Amino acid sequence: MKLLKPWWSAGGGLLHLTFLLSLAGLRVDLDLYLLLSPPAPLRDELLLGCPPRPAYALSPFPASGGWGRAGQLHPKGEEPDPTAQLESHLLREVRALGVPFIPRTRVDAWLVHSVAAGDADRGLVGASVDGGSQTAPGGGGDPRGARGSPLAGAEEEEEAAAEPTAQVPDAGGRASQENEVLRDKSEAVDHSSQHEERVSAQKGKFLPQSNEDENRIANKPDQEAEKTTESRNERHLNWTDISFSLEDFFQLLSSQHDCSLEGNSLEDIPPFPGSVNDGMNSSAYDCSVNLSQAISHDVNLYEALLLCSNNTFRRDPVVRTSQAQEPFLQLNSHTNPEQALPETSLTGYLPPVDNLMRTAVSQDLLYDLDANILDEINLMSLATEEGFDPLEVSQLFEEPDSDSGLSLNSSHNSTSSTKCNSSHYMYDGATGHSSELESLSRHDLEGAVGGYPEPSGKFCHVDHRNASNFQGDLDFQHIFHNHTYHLRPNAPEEPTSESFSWPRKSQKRSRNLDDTGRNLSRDERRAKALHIPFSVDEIVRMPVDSFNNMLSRYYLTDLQVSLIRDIRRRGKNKVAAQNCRKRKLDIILNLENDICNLQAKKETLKRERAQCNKAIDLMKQKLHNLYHDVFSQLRDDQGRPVNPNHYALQCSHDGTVLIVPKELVMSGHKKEVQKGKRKSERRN
DNA sequence: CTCTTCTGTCATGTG
DNA sequence: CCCACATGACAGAAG
Repeated sequence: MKLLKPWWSAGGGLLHLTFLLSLAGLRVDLDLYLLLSPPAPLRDELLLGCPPRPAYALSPFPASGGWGRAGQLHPKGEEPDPTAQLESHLLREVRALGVPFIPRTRVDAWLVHSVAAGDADRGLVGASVDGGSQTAPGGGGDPRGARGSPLAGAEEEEEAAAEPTAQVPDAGGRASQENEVLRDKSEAVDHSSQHEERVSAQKGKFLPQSNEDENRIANKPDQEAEKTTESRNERHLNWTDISFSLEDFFQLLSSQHDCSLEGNSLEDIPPFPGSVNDGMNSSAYDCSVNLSQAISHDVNLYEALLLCSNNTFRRDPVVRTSQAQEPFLQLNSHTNPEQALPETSLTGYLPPVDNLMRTAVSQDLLYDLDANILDEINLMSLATEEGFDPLEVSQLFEEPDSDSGLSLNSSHNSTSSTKCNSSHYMYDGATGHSSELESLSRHDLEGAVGGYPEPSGKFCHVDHRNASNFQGDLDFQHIFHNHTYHLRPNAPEEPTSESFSWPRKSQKRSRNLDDTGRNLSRDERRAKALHIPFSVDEIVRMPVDSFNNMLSRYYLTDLQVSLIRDIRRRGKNKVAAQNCRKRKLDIILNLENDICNLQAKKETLKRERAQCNKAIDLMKQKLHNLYHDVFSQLRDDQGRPVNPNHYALQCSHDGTVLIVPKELVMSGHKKEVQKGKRKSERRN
């Protein structure tokens, strides 16, 4: 039964197999309704073989390992292997029956359409029955549509654009759950063409070389792709589809055969599901993709349980009802919202054998996940539910400028599974200074992560939200595929787990750039990581009233509120510090200018003083000369020269000049001085 | 490697 | 008491 695990986990693979076994003559309990005469398409296909199909050269499995299709010519001249022989045998059995298979029940319809969708995923026109969409009562509309949170950023919009049109799970949820795989595959081609273009542009080398149909569809405009989907839906249940399904059964069996031959146990299957729209040939990856999705599905069921009581930041009650689905939506971009259905609702509509198988396999899978892992999932879900991007945050907190002082290299060198540990050290690294938020982050997040040393690598994919957002996703996918599967010959050298190198400093720095190429500040990166729906600039510059109004208007978590307040405080203080420094600088500059001005003024005054002194000296000299000239020409009554030491010249008020003896001049001067003193005394 | 400068941040004071 | 702002002090990055 281990063989069946992946197939059951693939969301109905057991049905494939049981139907296949029924074709091989084994008893199964499926509702198979046989008609008397086979339609021509099926007969032709069975007799003439399948139309040419891509060689799936990109298949991680050897092309000779059974991935060739029943009735298909081996394009490279490879000899049919035992699987092909089995296929031939089954073909003969079907021919012996000579009757077509008509789906009459929902299981059969799903069976046909899931397989047809698998073909559609490979670019072939196939049926796309949508059991989930056919019966969608009480779904309350698009659960994604309810996510009208303002916190949903552009990334979410991108996600929404890349995700298939959400279909409301029916009450039973059987078809919806079982259709997840096929819908992922088929609708990814239709609705995610944009994303696929993006991804394929980056990793075009991973696209199947010969899968022209898929490439063509992936490159179609959305309208054209949707048109294809419509036509596909219209043609569901036609006979050609059934032929495809038969064909696909052979392929599935052969691929399963290869899976077992490859020794790919459940644990060996890459936990990172190659997103069905990631450019990988989903057909060629049926085994891995489906199994991975199955793992994701189980994980998300757990998350749904773990998160059912968690509160988030959306106030809309309608939205809150879908909160349990939200983490799932964000955690797995490759899955559909319907996958978040409660397990009970899914199993309730399954046949008993399916229930048993499902339970067994789910337990097998889940028992591999120890409690720590589940705790981590819960943590990641908590973070993701709040729009938390783990990869983004891990980048953020890996940064060398992080206050945590954690070394990126030290973290990365610790173990090869550090990709998963990112969820650990990123929170640890989130702690910067001793701000409230950071201490809170450290406490909460570390506590949530727990101290277990090595989170299981199986859950790396839980960190994956949107492959379109992060090239690293592609790298991860490469890793997990390549170390498991054979490399395609002549394929470009792809990074392996050994050759993988963590983003260099420059690369990480480039990720810190915003849309305009500006380097994001730490707060900006933190706000982005927590998906705070406001820019740092807004938070800082917003008036107090608006700020408080904003905090009350939006349903924000404590972490977000704390971060917003810290951002505002730091931003305000930063501006204040800048203003303060600018002011201080201005003051210093002004003082320096004052000093210069005063020094210049002082020099001017000095020069003026010197000039005045010179003038005074000149005047004194002139007066002295004049004095001597006058006395040299004066004569007393006897005609003798007047001695200037004994006499002085005194000017009277009327302009006359008198020659007065110096004694009189001195006494008169004293009297005038005394008079002046008296006058001043009287005034006082 | 050391020093200086710039910048962000915190703690504290002030209005 | 709360808040915004100012400012000294400190640490880290960068030249």
